[in-house]
Amino acid sequence: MERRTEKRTNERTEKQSDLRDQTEARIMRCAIEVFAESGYAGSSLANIADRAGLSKQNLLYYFSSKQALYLCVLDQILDQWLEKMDILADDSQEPASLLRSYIAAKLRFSREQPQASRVYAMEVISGAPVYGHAMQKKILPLMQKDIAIFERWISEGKMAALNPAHLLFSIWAMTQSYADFSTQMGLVLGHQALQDQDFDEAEELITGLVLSRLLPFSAGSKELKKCR
Amino acid sequence: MERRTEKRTNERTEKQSDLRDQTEARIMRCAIEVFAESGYAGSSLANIADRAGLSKQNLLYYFSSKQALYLCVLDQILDQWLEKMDILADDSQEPASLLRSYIAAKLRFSREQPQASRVYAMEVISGAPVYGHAMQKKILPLMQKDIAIFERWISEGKMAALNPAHLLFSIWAMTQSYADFSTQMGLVLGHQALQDQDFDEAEELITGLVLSRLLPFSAGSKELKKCR
DNA sequence: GTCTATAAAATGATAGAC
DNA sequence: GTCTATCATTTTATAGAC
Repeated sequence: MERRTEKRTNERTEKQSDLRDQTEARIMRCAIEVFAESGYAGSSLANIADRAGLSKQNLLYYFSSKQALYLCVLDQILDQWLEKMDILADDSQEPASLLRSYIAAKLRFSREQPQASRVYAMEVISGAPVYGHAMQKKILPLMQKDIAIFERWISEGKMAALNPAHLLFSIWAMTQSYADFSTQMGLVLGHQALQDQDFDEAEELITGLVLSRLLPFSAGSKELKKCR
Repeated sequence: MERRTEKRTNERTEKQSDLRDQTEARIMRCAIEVFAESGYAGSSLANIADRAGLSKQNLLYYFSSKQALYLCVLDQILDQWLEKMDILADDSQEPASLLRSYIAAKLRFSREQPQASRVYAMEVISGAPVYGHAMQKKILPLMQKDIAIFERWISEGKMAALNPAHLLFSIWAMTQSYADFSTQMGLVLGHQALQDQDFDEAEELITGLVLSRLLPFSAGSKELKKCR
Protein backbone atom coordinates (compact mmCIF):
# COMPACT_ATOMS: atom_id res chain seq x y z
CA MET A 1 0.00 0.00 0.00
CA GLU A 2 2.73 2.34 0.90
CA ARG A 3 4.76 1.47 -2.16
CA ARG A 4 1.75 1.83 -4.39
CA THR A 5 0.95 5.18 -2.96
CA GLU A 6 4.52 6.21 -3.45
CA LYS A 7 4.45 5.02 -7.04
CA ARG A 8 1.23 6.80 -7.75
CA THR A 9 2.61 9.90 -6.13
CA ASN A 10 5.66 9.80 -8.37
CA GLU A 11 3.53 9.29 -11.46
CA ARG A 12 1.24 12.01 -10.45
CA THR A 13 4.15 14.30 -9.74
CA GLU A 14 5.47 13.80 -13.26
CA LYS A 15 2.09 14.27 -14.85
CA GLN A 16 1.41 17.29 -12.73
CA SER A 17 4.79 18.69 -13.60
CA ASP A 18 3.89 18.34 -17.26
CA LEU A 19 0.54 19.91 -16.61
CA ARG A 20 2.19 22.76 -14.76
CA ASP A 21 4.52 23.41 -17.68
CA GLN A 22 1.60 23.32 -20.09
CA THR A 23 -0.41 25.71 -17.97
CA GLU A 24 2.53 28.07 -17.57
CA ALA A 25 3.11 28.01 -21.31
CA ARG A 26 -0.57 28.70 -21.97
CA ILE A 27 -0.54 31.62 -19.56
CA MET A 28 2.54 33.08 -21.19
CA ARG A 29 1.03 32.81 -24.66
CA CYS A 30 -2.05 34.67 -23.49
CA ALA A 31 0.06 37.19 -21.61
CA ILE A 32 1.98 38.01 -24.79
CA GLU A 33 -1.31 38.70 -26.56
CA VAL A 34 -2.53 41.02 -23.84
CA PHE A 35 0.77 42.82 -23.24
CA ALA A 36 1.07 43.37 -27.00
CA GLU A 37 -2.35 45.00 -27.05
CA SER A 38 -2.13 47.17 -23.97
CA GLY A 39 1.45 47.34 -22.75
CA TYR A 40 2.54 46.39 -19.26
CA ALA A 41 0.70 49.05 -17.27
CA GLY A 42 -2.45 48.74 -19.35
CA SER A 43 -2.79 44.98 -19.05
CA SER A 44 -4.70 43.26 -16.28
CA LEU A 45 -4.19 39.85 -14.75
CA ALA A 46 -7.93 39.27 -14.98
CA ASN A 47 -7.82 39.65 -18.76
CA ILE A 48 -4.87 37.31 -19.10
CA ALA A 49 -6.42 34.77 -16.74
CA ASP A 50 -9.70 34.87 -18.66
CA ARG A 51 -8.00 34.04 -21.95
CA ALA A 52 -6.00 31.28 -20.33
CA GLY A 53 -9.16 29.81 -18.85
CA LEU A 54 -8.41 30.15 -15.16
CA SER A 55 -9.10 32.53 -12.32
CA LYS A 56 -7.02 35.53 -11.42
CA GLN A 57 -6.10 33.93 -8.10
CA ASN A 58 -5.11 30.74 -9.83
CA LEU A 59 -2.91 32.62 -12.24
CA LEU A 60 -1.14 34.10 -9.23
CA TYR A 61 -0.40 30.55 -8.11
CA TYR A 62 1.68 30.05 -11.26
CA PHE A 63 3.27 33.49 -11.39
CA SER A 64 3.74 35.28 -8.11
CA SER A 65 3.02 38.74 -9.47
CA LYS A 66 2.18 40.71 -12.60
CA GLN A 67 5.76 41.90 -12.90
CA ALA A 68 7.15 38.38 -12.50
CA LEU A 69 4.94 37.22 -15.38
CA TYR A 70 5.96 40.19 -17.50
CA LEU A 71 9.66 39.60 -16.89
CA CYS A 72 9.19 35.93 -17.72
CA VAL A 73 7.51 36.84 -20.99
CA LEU A 74 10.19 39.34 -21.96
CA ASP A 75 12.95 36.87 -21.10
CA GLN A 76 11.38 34.26 -23.34
CA ILE A 77 10.95 36.72 -26.20
CA LEU A 78 14.49 38.04 -25.93
CA ASP A 79 16.08 34.61 -25.72
CA GLN A 80 14.21 33.33 -28.77
CA TRP A 81 15.12 36.46 -30.63
CA LEU A 82 18.79 36.57 -29.70
CA GLU A 83 19.16 32.93 -30.62
CA LYS A 84 17.83 33.51 -34.13
CA MET A 85 19.73 36.73 -34.76
CA ASP A 86 23.27 35.48 -34.13
CA ILE A 87 24.01 35.39 -37.83
CA LEU A 88 26.70 37.80 -38.94
CA ALA A 89 29.66 36.10 -37.26
CA ASP A 90 30.13 33.41 -39.89
CA ASP A 91 33.47 33.90 -41.58
CA SER A 92 32.79 31.33 -44.28
CA GLN A 93 30.16 33.53 -45.94
CA GLU A 94 30.35 36.82 -47.80
CA PRO A 95 28.95 40.01 -46.20
CA ALA A 96 26.20 40.26 -48.83
CA SER A 97 25.04 36.74 -48.14
CA LEU A 98 25.14 37.25 -44.37
CA LEU A 99 23.18 40.48 -44.56
CA ARG A 100 20.56 38.82 -46.70
CA SER A 101 20.20 36.08 -44.09
CA TYR A 102 20.08 38.64 -41.31
CA ILE A 103 17.29 40.65 -42.91
CA ALA A 104 15.38 37.48 -43.78
CA ALA A 105 15.63 36.16 -40.22
CA LYS A 106 14.46 39.41 -38.68
CA LEU A 107 11.54 39.62 -41.08
CA ARG A 108 10.64 36.01 -40.33
CA PHE A 109 10.43 36.89 -36.67
CA SER A 110 8.13 39.82 -37.48
CA ARG A 111 5.91 37.53 -39.49
CA GLU A 112 5.84 34.54 -37.18
CA GLN A 113 5.76 36.30 -33.82
CA PRO A 114 4.41 39.80 -34.34
CA GLN A 115 2.96 39.95 -30.85
CA ALA A 116 6.29 39.12 -29.23
CA SER A 117 7.84 41.89 -31.28
CA ARG A 118 5.15 44.32 -30.14
CA VAL A 119 5.58 43.52 -26.46
CA TYR A 120 9.25 44.29 -26.76
CA ALA A 121 8.62 47.44 -28.79
CA MET A 122 6.18 48.81 -26.23
CA GLU A 123 8.63 48.19 -23.41
CA VAL A 124 11.35 50.10 -25.26
CA ILE A 125 9.04 52.94 -26.30
CA SER A 126 7.93 53.30 -22.68
CA GLY A 127 11.57 53.87 -21.80
CA ALA A 128 12.23 50.30 -20.65
CA PRO A 129 11.34 51.06 -17.02
CA VAL A 130 10.98 47.39 -16.11
CA TYR A 131 13.31 45.57 -18.45
CA GLY A 132 16.00 48.15 -19.10
CA HIS A 133 18.58 46.48 -16.92
CA ALA A 134 18.12 43.05 -18.50
CA MET A 135 18.20 44.63 -21.97
CA GLN A 136 21.54 46.19 -21.23
CA LYS A 137 22.91 42.83 -20.11
CA LYS A 138 21.41 40.70 -22.88
CA ILE A 139 21.09 42.76 -26.05
CA LEU A 140 23.97 45.16 -25.80
CA PRO A 141 26.73 42.53 -26.15
CA LEU A 142 25.17 41.06 -29.30
CA MET A 143 24.65 44.46 -30.86
CA GLN A 144 28.20 45.47 -30.11
CA LYS A 145 29.45 42.22 -31.59
CA ASP A 146 27.52 42.90 -34.82
CA ILE A 147 28.79 46.46 -34.92
CA ALA A 148 32.34 45.20 -34.57
CA ILE A 149 31.76 42.87 -37.51
CA PHE A 150 30.58 45.78 -39.66
CA GLU A 151 33.69 47.72 -38.65
CA ARG A 152 35.92 44.83 -39.65
CA TRP A 153 34.20 44.54 -43.04
CA ILE A 154 34.75 48.24 -43.61
CA SER A 155 38.41 48.08 -42.66
CA GLU A 156 38.83 45.10 -44.97
CA GLY A 157 37.21 47.01 -47.81
CA LYS A 158 34.32 44.56 -47.99
CA MET A 159 31.64 47.17 -47.47
CA ALA A 160 31.19 50.92 -47.87
CA ALA A 161 32.20 53.10 -44.93
CA LEU A 162 28.88 53.64 -43.20
CA ASN A 163 28.19 54.22 -39.55
CA PRO A 164 27.74 50.65 -38.28
CA ALA A 165 25.46 51.45 -35.35
CA HIS A 166 23.08 53.49 -37.46
CA LEU A 167 23.08 50.86 -40.18
CA LEU A 168 21.99 48.31 -37.61
CA PHE A 169 19.31 50.69 -36.29
CA SER A 170 17.92 51.12 -39.79
CA ILE A 171 17.84 47.41 -40.56
CA TRP A 172 16.14 46.77 -37.26
CA ALA A 173 13.62 49.54 -37.79
CA MET A 174 12.63 48.44 -41.27
CA THR A 175 12.22 44.78 -40.40
CA GLN A 176 10.63 45.32 -36.99
CA SER A 177 8.04 47.68 -38.43
CA TYR A 178 6.43 44.78 -40.30
CA ALA A 179 5.33 43.48 -36.90
CA ASP A 180 4.73 46.70 -34.99
CA PHE A 181 2.98 48.72 -37.66
CA SER A 182 1.26 45.94 -39.54
CA THR A 183 -2.12 47.45 -38.65
CA GLN A 184 -1.24 50.62 -40.52
CA MET A 185 0.34 48.73 -43.39
CA GLY A 186 -2.73 46.57 -43.78
CA LEU A 187 -4.78 49.74 -43.99
CA VAL A 188 -2.63 51.12 -46.80
CA LEU A 189 -2.29 47.86 -48.71
CA GLY A 190 -6.01 47.29 -48.55
CA HIS A 191 -6.09 44.01 -46.65
CA GLN A 192 -6.50 43.56 -42.95
CA ALA A 193 -3.53 41.30 -42.24
CA LEU A 194 -0.19 41.28 -44.00
CA GLN A 195 0.18 38.42 -46.45
CA ASP A 196 3.12 36.28 -47.49
CA GLN A 197 3.53 38.33 -50.62
CA ASP A 198 3.85 41.52 -48.58
CA PHE A 199 6.71 39.99 -46.63
CA ASP A 200 8.38 38.83 -49.83
CA GLU A 201 8.16 42.33 -51.28
CA ALA A 202 9.43 43.80 -48.04
CA GLU A 203 12.42 41.49 -48.02
CA GLU A 204 13.27 42.37 -51.60
CA LEU A 205 13.03 46.10 -50.97
CA ILE A 206 14.94 46.15 -47.68
CA THR A 207 17.67 43.86 -48.99
CA GLY A 208 17.96 46.04 -52.09
CA LEU A 209 18.25 49.23 -50.05
CA VAL A 210 20.96 47.83 -47.83
CA LEU A 211 23.03 45.95 -50.40
CA SER A 212 22.97 48.66 -53.06
CA ARG A 213 24.46 51.08 -50.54
CA LEU A 214 26.88 48.68 -48.89
CA LEU A 215 28.32 47.02 -51.93
CA PRO A 216 28.83 49.70 -54.57
CA PHE A 217 31.41 47.60 -56.32
CA SER A 218 31.18 45.35 -59.33
CA ALA A 219 30.78 42.36 -57.04
CA GLY A 220 28.11 44.30 -55.20
CA SER A 221 26.08 44.89 -58.33
CA LYS A 222 26.26 41.22 -59.05
CA GLU A 223 25.03 40.42 -55.57
CA LEU A 224 22.25 42.95 -55.91
CA LYS A 225 21.03 41.35 -59.10
CA LYS A 226 21.02 37.98 -57.47
CA CYS A 227 18.78 39.28 -54.72
CA ARG A 228 16.10 40.71 -56.99
CA MET B 1 -22.80 99.15 -11.80
CA GLU B 2 -24.42 96.86 -14.32
CA ARG B 3 -22.33 98.16 -17.16
CA ARG B 4 -19.20 97.90 -15.09
CA THR B 5 -20.10 94.38 -14.15
CA GLU B 6 -20.78 93.60 -17.78
CA LYS B 7 -17.50 95.13 -18.84
CA ARG B 8 -15.62 93.29 -16.18
CA THR B 9 -17.45 90.16 -17.18
CA ASN B 10 -16.42 90.61 -20.79
CA GLU B 11 -12.84 91.26 -19.81
CA ARG B 12 -12.87 88.36 -17.50
CA THR B 13 -14.44 86.23 -20.18
CA GLU B 14 -11.60 87.01 -22.57
CA LYS B 15 -8.95 86.50 -19.95
CA GLN B 16 -10.60 83.36 -18.77
CA SER B 17 -10.86 82.17 -22.32
CA ASP B 18 -7.13 82.67 -22.69
CA LEU B 19 -6.58 80.97 -19.38
CA ARG B 20 -8.75 78.11 -20.47
CA ASP B 21 -6.76 77.70 -23.67
CA GLN B 22 -3.53 77.80 -21.70
CA THR B 23 -4.78 75.23 -19.22
CA GLU B 24 -6.04 72.96 -21.97
CA ALA B 25 -2.69 73.23 -23.74
CA ARG B 26 -0.83 72.45 -20.52
CA ILE B 27 -3.02 69.43 -19.89
CA MET B 28 -2.42 68.17 -23.40
CA ARG B 29 1.34 68.56 -23.09
CA CYS B 30 1.31 66.54 -19.87
CA ALA B 31 -1.07 64.01 -21.38
CA ILE B 32 1.35 63.41 -24.27
CA GLU B 33 4.13 62.71 -21.75
CA VAL B 34 2.03 60.21 -19.83
CA PHE B 35 0.46 58.48 -22.85
CA ALA B 36 3.94 58.14 -24.38
CA GLU B 37 5.17 56.41 -21.24
CA SER B 38 2.26 54.08 -20.57
CA GLY B 39 -0.03 53.98 -23.57
CA TYR B 40 -3.73 54.77 -23.41
CA ALA B 41 -4.92 51.96 -21.16
CA GLY B 42 -1.93 52.27 -18.85
CA SER B 43 -2.27 55.99 -18.24
CA SER B 44 -4.34 57.50 -15.46
CA LEU B 45 -6.05 60.86 -15.32
CA ALA B 46 -4.64 61.32 -11.81
CA ASN B 47 -1.08 61.14 -13.14
CA ILE B 48 -1.82 63.60 -15.94
CA ALA B 49 -3.64 65.96 -13.58
CA ASP B 50 -0.76 65.84 -11.10
CA ARG B 51 1.77 66.88 -13.73
CA ALA B 52 -0.51 69.64 -14.97
CA GLY B 53 -0.92 70.92 -11.42
CA LEU B 54 -4.62 70.42 -10.96
CA SER B 55 -7.02 67.90 -9.50
CA LYS B 56 -8.39 64.94 -11.34
CA GLN B 57 -11.89 66.35 -11.01
CA ASN B 58 -10.75 69.66 -12.37
CA LEU B 59 -9.13 67.99 -15.35
CA LEU B 60 -12.48 66.40 -16.11
CA TYR B 61 -13.92 69.91 -16.28
CA TYR B 62 -11.64 70.64 -19.24
CA PHE B 63 -11.88 67.25 -20.94
CA SER B 64 -15.08 65.32 -20.42
CA SER B 65 -13.42 61.89 -20.35
CA LYS B 66 -10.12 60.09 -20.66
CA GLN B 67 -10.97 59.04 -24.19
CA ALA B 68 -11.91 62.57 -25.19
CA LEU B 69 -8.53 63.81 -23.98
CA TYR B 70 -6.76 60.99 -25.79
CA LEU B 71 -8.53 61.67 -29.06
CA CYS B 72 -7.75 65.37 -28.72
CA VAL B 73 -4.07 64.57 -28.21
CA LEU B 74 -3.94 62.22 -31.19
CA ASP B 75 -5.74 64.74 -33.40
CA GLN B 76 -3.20 67.40 -32.51
CA ILE B 77 -0.27 65.06 -33.13
CA LEU B 78 -1.63 63.88 -36.45
CA ASP B 79 -2.47 67.34 -37.72
CA GLN B 80 0.97 68.71 -36.86
CA TRP B 81 2.55 65.73 -38.48
CA LEU B 82 0.49 65.70 -41.66
CA GLU B 83 1.10 69.39 -42.13
CA LYS B 84 4.87 68.95 -42.02
CA MET B 85 4.98 65.85 -44.20
CA ASP B 86 3.18 67.20 -47.29
CA ILE B 87 6.43 67.52 -49.14
CA LEU B 88 6.70 65.26 -52.18
CA ALA B 89 4.10 66.98 -54.35
CA ASP B 90 6.35 69.82 -55.50
CA ASP B 91 6.87 69.56 -59.24
CA SER B 92 9.57 72.25 -59.31
CA GLN B 93 12.06 70.02 -57.49
CA GLU B 94 13.87 66.85 -58.42
CA PRO B 95 12.94 63.53 -56.75
CA ALA B 96 16.32 63.32 -55.01
CA SER B 97 15.91 66.74 -53.49
CA LEU B 98 12.34 66.05 -52.43
CA LEU B 99 13.27 62.74 -50.79
CA ARG B 100 16.07 64.42 -48.90
CA SER B 101 13.62 67.01 -47.59
CA TYR B 102 11.11 64.29 -46.73
CA ILE B 103 13.61 62.28 -44.70
CA ALA B 104 14.94 65.40 -43.00
CA ALA B 105 11.45 66.55 -42.03
CA LYS B 106 10.50 63.18 -40.62
CA LEU B 107 13.72 62.98 -38.61
CA ARG B 108 13.16 66.51 -37.33
CA PHE B 109 9.79 65.43 -36.01
CA SER B 110 11.41 62.47 -34.25
CA ARG B 111 13.96 64.79 -32.68
CA GLU B 112 11.68 67.66 -31.71
CA GLN B 113 8.60 65.71 -30.65
CA PRO B 114 9.64 62.19 -29.70
CA GLN B 115 6.82 61.82 -27.23
CA ALA B 116 4.20 62.67 -29.82
CA SER B 117 5.73 60.07 -32.08
CA ARG B 118 5.62 57.50 -29.30
CA VAL B 119 1.97 58.11 -28.49
CA TYR B 120 1.08 57.49 -32.10
CA ALA B 121 3.32 54.43 -32.31
CA MET B 122 1.76 52.85 -29.25
CA GLU B 123 -1.71 53.41 -30.62
CA VAL B 124 -0.79 51.69 -33.89
CA ILE B 125 1.03 48.83 -32.18
CA SER B 126 -2.02 48.26 -29.99
CA GLY B 127 -4.02 47.76 -33.18
CA ALA B 128 -5.45 51.28 -33.22
CA PRO B 129 -8.57 50.31 -31.27
CA VAL B 130 -9.42 53.91 -30.43
CA TYR B 131 -8.04 55.94 -33.29
CA GLY B 132 -8.22 53.50 -36.18
CA HIS B 133 -11.16 55.13 -37.86
CA ALA B 134 -9.65 58.63 -37.73
CA MET B 135 -6.34 57.24 -39.02
CA GLN B 136 -8.05 55.77 -42.02
CA LYS B 137 -9.68 59.11 -42.78
CA LYS B 138 -6.66 61.33 -42.15
CA ILE B 139 -3.49 59.42 -42.99
CA LEU B 140 -4.55 57.12 -45.78
CA PRO B 141 -5.22 59.87 -48.36
CA LEU B 142 -1.79 61.44 -47.82
CA MET B 143 -0.03 58.10 -48.00
CA GLN B 144 -1.84 57.20 -51.18
CA LYS B 145 -0.96 60.57 -52.65
CA ASP B 146 2.72 59.98 -51.91
CA ILE B 147 2.55 56.49 -53.31
CA ALA B 148 1.01 57.87 -56.50
CA ILE B 149 3.90 60.32 -56.77
CA PHE B 150 6.43 57.49 -56.51
CA GLU B 151 4.55 55.62 -59.22
CA ARG B 152 4.68 58.65 -61.48
CA TRP B 153 8.43 59.04 -60.94
CA ILE B 154 8.92 55.40 -61.82
CA SER B 155 6.84 55.65 -64.98
CA GLU B 156 8.78 58.77 -65.97
CA GLY B 157 12.05 56.95 -65.45
CA LYS B 158 13.07 59.29 -62.64
CA MET B 159 13.53 56.55 -60.07
CA ALA B 160 14.19 52.83 -59.97
CA ALA B 161 11.18 50.53 -60.09
CA LEU B 162 10.61 49.77 -56.43
CA ASN B 163 7.40 48.96 -54.62
CA PRO B 164 6.22 52.44 -53.60
CA ALA B 165 4.22 51.40 -50.55
CA HIS B 166 7.06 49.39 -49.08
CA LEU B 167 9.54 52.15 -49.81
CA LEU B 168 7.35 54.52 -47.82
CA PHE B 169 7.07 51.98 -45.00
CA SER B 170 10.84 51.68 -44.81
CA ILE B 171 11.45 55.41 -44.81
CA TRP B 172 8.84 55.81 -42.10
CA ALA B 173 10.27 53.00 -40.04
CA MET B 174 13.86 54.23 -40.17
CA THR B 175 13.03 57.82 -39.30
CA GLN B 176 10.35 57.05 -36.73
CA SER B 177 12.64 54.67 -34.87
CA TYR B 178 14.81 57.60 -33.80
CA ALA B 179 11.91 58.69 -31.59
CA ASP B 180 10.41 55.36 -30.60
CA PHE B 181 13.58 53.40 -29.89
CA SER B 182 15.81 56.22 -28.73
CA THR B 183 16.11 54.53 -25.33
CA GLN B 184 17.71 51.50 -26.92
CA MET B 185 19.86 53.60 -29.25
CA GLY B 186 21.17 55.67 -26.36
CA LEU B 187 22.12 52.44 -24.64
CA VAL B 188 24.13 51.29 -27.65
CA LEU B 189 25.69 54.65 -28.42
CA GLY B 190 26.73 55.09 -24.82
CA HIS B 191 24.85 58.25 -23.96
CA GLN B 192 21.46 58.51 -22.35
CA ALA B 193 19.74 60.84 -24.82
CA LEU B 194 20.31 61.05 -28.56
CA GLN B 195 22.42 64.06 -29.55
CA ASP B 196 22.37 66.36 -32.54
CA GLN B 197 25.29 64.48 -34.05
CA ASP B 198 23.37 61.21 -33.86
CA PHE B 199 20.53 62.72 -35.86
CA ASP B 200 22.96 64.12 -38.41
CA GLU B 201 24.56 60.71 -38.85
CA ALA B 202 21.13 59.10 -39.08
CA GLU B 203 20.06 61.52 -41.79
CA GLU B 204 23.20 60.85 -43.77
CA LEU B 205 22.82 57.10 -43.55
CA ILE B 206 19.10 56.95 -44.30
CA THR B 207 19.36 59.40 -47.18
CA GLY B 208 22.28 57.40 -48.55
CA LEU B 209 20.37 54.12 -48.35
CA VAL B 210 17.34 55.50 -50.13
CA LEU B 211 19.05 57.58 -52.80
CA SER B 212 21.67 55.02 -53.76
CA ARG B 213 18.89 52.55 -54.48
CA LEU B 214 16.46 54.94 -56.13
CA LEU B 215 18.82 56.83 -58.37
CA PRO B 216 21.25 54.34 -59.83
CA PHE B 217 21.98 56.69 -62.73
CA SER B 218 24.78 59.14 -63.35
CA ALA B 219 22.64 61.95 -61.99
CA GLY B 220 21.89 59.82 -58.98
CA SER B 221 25.53 59.30 -58.15
CA LYS B 222 26.01 63.02 -58.33
CA GLU B 223 23.08 63.56 -55.98
CA LEU B 224 24.41 60.93 -53.64
CA LYS B 225 27.77 62.63 -53.39
CA LYS B 226 26.10 65.92 -52.62
CA CYS B 227 24.29 64.37 -49.71
CA ARG B 228 27.36 62.98 -48.00
C1' DG C 1 -13.43 77.20 -12.31
C1' DT C 2 -12.20 74.80 -8.20
C1' DC C 3 -13.40 72.29 -4.26
C1' DT C 4 -15.39 68.20 -1.27
C1' DA C 5 -17.80 64.08 -1.37
C1' DT C 6 -18.89 60.00 -3.31
C1' DA C 7 -20.15 56.39 -6.25
C1' DA C 8 -19.18 52.00 -8.71
C1' DA C 9 -16.09 49.27 -10.70
C1' DA C 10 -11.57 47.18 -11.41
C1' DT C 11 -6.98 46.49 -9.84
C1' DG C 12 -3.01 43.47 -7.75
C1' DA C 13 -2.45 40.58 -4.11
C1' DT C 14 -3.22 37.47 0.23
C1' DA C 15 -5.37 33.87 3.44
C1' DG C 16 -7.25 29.75 4.12
C1' DA C 17 -10.60 25.82 3.12
C1' DC C 18 -10.78 21.77 0.28
C1' DG D 1 -4.00 23.12 -7.70
C1' DT D 2 -8.32 25.27 -7.41
C1' DC D 3 -11.79 27.47 -4.88
C1' DT D 4 -14.20 31.29 -1.92
C1' DA D 5 -13.56 35.24 0.55
C1' DT D 6 -11.44 39.32 1.34
C1' DC D 7 -8.37 43.55 1.35
C1' DA D 8 -6.47 47.86 0.29
C1' DT D 9 -5.87 50.80 -3.69
C1' DT D 10 -6.79 52.85 -7.66
C1' DT D 11 -9.64 53.66 -11.45
C1' DT D 12 -13.08 56.77 -14.25
C1' DA D 13 -16.68 59.59 -13.57
C1' DT D 14 -20.63 62.39 -11.37
C1' DA D 15 -23.10 65.69 -8.06
C1' DG D 16 -23.27 69.66 -5.85
C1' DA D 17 -21.41 73.47 -2.70
C1' DC D 18 -18.76 77.66 -3.13
